[in-house]
Amino acid sequence: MHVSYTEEDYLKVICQYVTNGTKAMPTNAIADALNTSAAAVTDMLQKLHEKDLVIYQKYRGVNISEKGKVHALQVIRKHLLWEVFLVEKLKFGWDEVHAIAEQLEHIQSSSLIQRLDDFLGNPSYSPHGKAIPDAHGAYAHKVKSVLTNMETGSGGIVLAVQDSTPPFLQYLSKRGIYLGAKISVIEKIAFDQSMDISVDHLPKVNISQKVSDNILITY
Amino acid sequence: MHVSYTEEDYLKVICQYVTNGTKAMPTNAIADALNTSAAAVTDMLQKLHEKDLVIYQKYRGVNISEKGKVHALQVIRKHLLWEVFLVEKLKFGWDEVHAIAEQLEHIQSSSLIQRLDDFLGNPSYSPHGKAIPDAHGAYAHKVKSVLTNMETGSGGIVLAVQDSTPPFLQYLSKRGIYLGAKISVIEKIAFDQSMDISVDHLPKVNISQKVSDNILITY
DNA sequence: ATCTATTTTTAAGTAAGCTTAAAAGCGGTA
DNA sequence: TACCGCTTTTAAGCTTACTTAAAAATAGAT
Repeated sequence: MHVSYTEEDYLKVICQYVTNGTKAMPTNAIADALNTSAAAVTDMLQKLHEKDLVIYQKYRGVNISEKGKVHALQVIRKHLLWEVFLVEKLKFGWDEVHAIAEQLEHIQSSSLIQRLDDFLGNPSYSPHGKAIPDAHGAYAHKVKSVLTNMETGSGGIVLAVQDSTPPFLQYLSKRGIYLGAKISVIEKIAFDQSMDISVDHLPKVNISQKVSDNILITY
Repeated sequence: MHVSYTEEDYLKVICQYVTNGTKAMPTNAIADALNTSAAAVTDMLQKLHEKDLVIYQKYRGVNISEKGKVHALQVIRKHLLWEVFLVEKLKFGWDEVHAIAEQLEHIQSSSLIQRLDDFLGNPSYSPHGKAIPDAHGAYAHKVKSVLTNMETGSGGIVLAVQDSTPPFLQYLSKRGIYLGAKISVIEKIAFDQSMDISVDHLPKVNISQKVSDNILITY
């Protein structure tokens, strides 16, 4: 099935939005991200839903489907690999490459991207420090530790959760914790094993051991 | 003024056709080259003529304008530089790169193409042996010799003519000789200084010294 | 010089993706 | 629970580039 240049842009922003949290992406957020009108977004979401690339219900925002995620991650992979090429090989500044990579990410050729990946030494991170998904959409993230075991003052990125039931995810969301969030351990409270942490430099929150046991941190 | 991806494709095939000879390009030839209908071509030619990118008269075929040529040569330059990149750096076979370069040639960023050119060592020829125009649309061709002075059995490419009056150009055209044509010297006839040559492996033709004096050959 | 086959253009209609304006739905407040 | 403001969807219409079918122009043969 063919996915157009424009459809790829929609999939990319939706994928990035919904994997940083559990909420569906609102129509207006897409319109803002793509500099287009809400009406155009609604049209496109209906089309993408027909193609099973997103999960969309009227007035309920949109989520990426498994099929859409596979496609979006490949576009993101291409974008980031081209950024590495532009910075490492062509000596662009890291701040100049985004607009060019926006174009290059739509070039269609799986052998091209394979060879480019090898040419660049199979990098795991872009010049901006973003993790690059591999050819199967997986990230090379290594687990540093369970949040519970981290020391006061140390920090890291939320890689995954071990409990992915909706109540837990909703709890995390309420606390501002999402995949990719930056967490630092402010204080570990001995008497109940809870900890105070800060998320993205926001005011500190307290989480119980039951919660921290289920959060995996990476570098 | 913006030139779309599709318009660039039209300019490219028209430029390549009309610089290999003096004839205007017929509508059907474009339709064949771009796998589209003659009606679509007519539409587009009228639009490109409005933009002064081509010179078009109904039923008379089309020629590239100076403005169109400048643009087309940059697209061709980008195509050929990307081909060099794909073969030299990514180790593609020379026969695999055309389709990918067709996409890459439309990426818009002058600094990208400058840096790519430098990264590749400012090549003058593509992996297929085609000359690459420089940033100003000029070719790095060096004159090998005047056709008259070439030896029996040797060959080369028509680079330029020293007499560019219409009667001479029409004569060349009638003999199948055009810029870029491959010529080999079959026999030099001593008594009148004429020579038998073959053009693109077609049956030999005889040309007088007055003619061969005006044809410049390159490698 | 005319006729015919081919090429080219016009005309009408399609699809993707966009626009603006109006209608409809949603959620928070009273 | 009814209202109000904001978000979202529908509706109508635009542009680009395409299609097919029919009309017009050209070029070559008689």
